[in-house]
Amino acid sequence: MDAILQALADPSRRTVLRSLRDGPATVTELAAQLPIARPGVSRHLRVLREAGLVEVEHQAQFRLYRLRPEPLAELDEWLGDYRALWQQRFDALHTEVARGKKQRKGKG
Amino acid sequence: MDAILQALADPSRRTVLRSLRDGPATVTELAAQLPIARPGVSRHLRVLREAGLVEVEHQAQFRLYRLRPEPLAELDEWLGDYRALWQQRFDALHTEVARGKKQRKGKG
DNA sequence: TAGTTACGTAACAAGCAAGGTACATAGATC
DNA sequence: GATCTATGTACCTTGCTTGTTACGTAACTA
Repeated sequence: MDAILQALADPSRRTVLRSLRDGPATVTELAAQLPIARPGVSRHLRVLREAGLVEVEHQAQFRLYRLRPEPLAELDEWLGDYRALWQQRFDALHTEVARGKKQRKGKG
Repeated sequence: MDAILQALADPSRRTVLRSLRDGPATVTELAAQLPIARPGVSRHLRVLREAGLVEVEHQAQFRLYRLRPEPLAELDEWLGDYRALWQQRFDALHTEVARGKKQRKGKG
């Protein structure tokens, strides 16, 4: 949980994640979309990998980085502990639907 | 969005938020639950306040800090762009529901 | 008014994070 | 084997973050 939020706290890393939503990409491709040099992107990708948010596939001398959404589900679960608090303020009916979802996940 | 994730990245601040789920609290009360001194907690609360995650009520010489869940709803929306990705892996039917919500919110 | 309580902020030290440059490594190509 | 491409890492610098202590301020109490 700590590693996930730590990884998401950096805007460059969030940009990387958003790019990877469109599909896997190499470091060079990702660096082209950021205002920082490749070594910096490599570093960001390491943080993302250690947080489990991306995975690497070795393709010849390339590294294909792919999004791994599972940790975000963990963050979603964490958020769930607070979700009722803001949903109370917006839409009571909506809250019922959300609680149905929560029960299926069996959050503790 | 940046301020929210920045605020949540620190474990001490997440502890503060969790404490505030049980109801409003003073700085001294919050500091008692953390391994850091009151001035540090004051600083953390400032970050949380600037991110909109807490609000203060002046009660005599006390400051009553209260949780403000709205920014977490914003984070939830951000997560929504990724939610379909992990739900695909869990439950295809569920994904349909999520996409319905996304369309209604019209996130770009 | 003097003293106490609760709190914020200023000033300072220590640590970490993020960026860049230089370099090492692995695979493809010739 | 030499060279080019793609990438990771080491090293250095810089700036923010976090924590502490010292101090200033506002409100209650006597």
